[in-house]
Amino acid sequence: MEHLDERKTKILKAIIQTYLETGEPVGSRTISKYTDLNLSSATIRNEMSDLEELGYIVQPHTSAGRIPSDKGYRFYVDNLMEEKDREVSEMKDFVIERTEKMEQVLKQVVKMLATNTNYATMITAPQYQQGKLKFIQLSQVDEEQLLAVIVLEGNIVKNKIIRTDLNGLDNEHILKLNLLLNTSLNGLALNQINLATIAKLKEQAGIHSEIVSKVLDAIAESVSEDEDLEIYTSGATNIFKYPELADSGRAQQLISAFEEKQQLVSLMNDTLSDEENTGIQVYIGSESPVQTMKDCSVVTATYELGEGMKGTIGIIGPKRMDYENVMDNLKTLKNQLDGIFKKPPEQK
Amino acid sequence: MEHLDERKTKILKAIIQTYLETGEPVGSRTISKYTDLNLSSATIRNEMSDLEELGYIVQPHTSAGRIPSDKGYRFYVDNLMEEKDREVSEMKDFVIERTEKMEQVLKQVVKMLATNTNYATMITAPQYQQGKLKFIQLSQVDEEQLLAVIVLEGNIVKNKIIRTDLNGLDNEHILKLNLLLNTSLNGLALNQINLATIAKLKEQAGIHSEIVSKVLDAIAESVSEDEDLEIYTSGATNIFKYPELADSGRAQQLISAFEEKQQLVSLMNDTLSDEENTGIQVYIGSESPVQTMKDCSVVTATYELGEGMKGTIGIIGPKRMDYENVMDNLKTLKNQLDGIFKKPPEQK
DNA sequence: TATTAGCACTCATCGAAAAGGAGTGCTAAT
DNA sequence: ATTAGCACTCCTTTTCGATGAGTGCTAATA
Repeated sequence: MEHLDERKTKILKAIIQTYLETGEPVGSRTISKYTDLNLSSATIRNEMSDLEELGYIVQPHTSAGRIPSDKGYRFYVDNLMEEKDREVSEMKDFVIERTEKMEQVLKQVVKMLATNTNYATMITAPQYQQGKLKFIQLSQVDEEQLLAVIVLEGNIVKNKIIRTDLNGLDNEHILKLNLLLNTSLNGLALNQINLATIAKLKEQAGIHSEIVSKVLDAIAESVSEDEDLEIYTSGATNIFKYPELADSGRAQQLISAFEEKQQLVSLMNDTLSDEENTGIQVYIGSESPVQTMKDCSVVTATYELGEGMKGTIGIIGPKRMDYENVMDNLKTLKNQLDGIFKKPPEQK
Repeated sequence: MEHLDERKTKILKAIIQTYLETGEPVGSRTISKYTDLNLSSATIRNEMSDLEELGYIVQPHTSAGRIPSDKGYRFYVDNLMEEKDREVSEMKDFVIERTEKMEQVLKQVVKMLATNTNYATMITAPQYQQGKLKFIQLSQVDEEQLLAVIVLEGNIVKNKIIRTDLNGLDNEHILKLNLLLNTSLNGLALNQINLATIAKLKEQAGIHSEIVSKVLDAIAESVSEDEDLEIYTSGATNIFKYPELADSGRAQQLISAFEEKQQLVSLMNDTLSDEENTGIQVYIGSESPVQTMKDCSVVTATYELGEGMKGTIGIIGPKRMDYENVMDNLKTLKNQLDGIFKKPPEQK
């Protein structure tokens, strides 16, 4: 990448910042007054011409001001953005009420984030695959149905009805089975349950090995079944606030994407696999892995609920989004989430 | 209400039907050709003038055709609409996959309905208050937490973590508690659990009455907590298909309403309380209890999952929606839902 | 008396033309 | 190297007339 001299950098920064605020092409005269460079608009014009040639800014049409290109935004995010040393107090709105249902927490979080940022937000439930089993319980619900309750680390509770022939299975047997399941599986992560474990388990179960098998299936299923869909969104209608996204064609596509959620999932998965140092990623315009978001920017962060149970938070807004604020919010939130499920919440 | 002579009725019907199809104001000449009345456009014009005076149709502006007023639509829905004797086979798309998780079924249902009708749809989970308890189970998850699992009729499973001091509560006690809870409460509807029951229960629990109390709280809470929010929607973006709703102001409001869901809840509650003979209600325009829907029509139906557990299905579309098709769909769906959870689904 | 042909009138919509204005690029002067 | 000056571009807004669908009314007709 070409090196920009100091003056060009300053001008570029001024252009982008102004554009972030106004959303309108910014002209040379504006910059001439805005910066402390004390240069005439003519000089700025020359520099802008250069910057355009270098690909950092674009002219929507001949006689308009300039707007940042994706490359320009990228440069801004990577090099120009000021790390705001925000007061922690600024995050006061993030008072997450302590609830034991994770689902509730996630819903609250996206909602807050959407309110705070004025963008569309989403969050995925953590991947359970690496979550450790804490407790399993089978119980007989009626003549032909068993209920399997599975509790993972972080008090994530899943349950599944198992239909099976219960002949010859009395309470005592069930108690034994429960004991067996718990002693064998507790503390294991879901993806640690391998064939060896299963075989051993079945052996010990003796005549009830069939049921054990069904239970294991149930565990696998209940945990994976809607993994793809467990994504919560909020503030989708915020996109109407940004004219460049609000024209009905684009808006419709975006809102649809939010409703369907399928695309969001792939977006999120991308983030999870592609992790980086800070854990915060910024996709600007065409950088986004999802076609629908070509005109937006997407900022994502992963959070971790104990060992290996990772989820993703995402924010979708116009390319001229307030990256600083957004990344700041995400950072704080990430920390809060990392903590929230870990420590037992006695101290209320 | 004034009585319309046959000719006026025919003309009104023709106007409405044409408008339902085209969505554009319909003029006298169109009707003159459309109907088998063999009247000139001039005559139609006179009749239309009368119909307007009676309030059944409206002129968007002086030199335009007529469109139905809310009163007109109402008359159409009440008196003019033809009961299509639909083939059952037409409902082939409503193949609801048998799943034991109610949530999944509801999601599938709204989605299908949205696809089938091309309108925005919603469905509420049934009211649990009248659902009968089928099974309760307490289990100790770790040193200081109990897990209460509650199964209602129809295999609706709820659970709740209870934090409490577990000193002096060993496995045996828990077993006893479970037995006690089940014998006392099973078969009762949630709103049948009254003070007497509770008092008796506590007495029997002896020193553990405090825990019983917490359990009961947990039941109440887990059942009511998100009752208000358990509403599933689909096809919100369908509203973009109807120009009269798609202009960004209205669209935004509607989409927001769908995202927030709060308004939908009140809409649904309205239906539940206000029930009628057929169980299908039509709100046309300003008839809607929700301000946001003033420009739409809302059709709702209640379904019942066993005794007293009622939920609501709703469809939201433009006032010129295909009422026949919609009501037909709802009727079929209602029946299917009424049946689906009742019979044990062994026969797969 | 009910229907219809004829006609003037209204008004939304569309397109072309004109005005306005923001901003550029270039040239020549500093 | 910087800047003042100016012609030029092109988007946006406004204006204006043409178009056409549709009405309401009147007078003629069956």
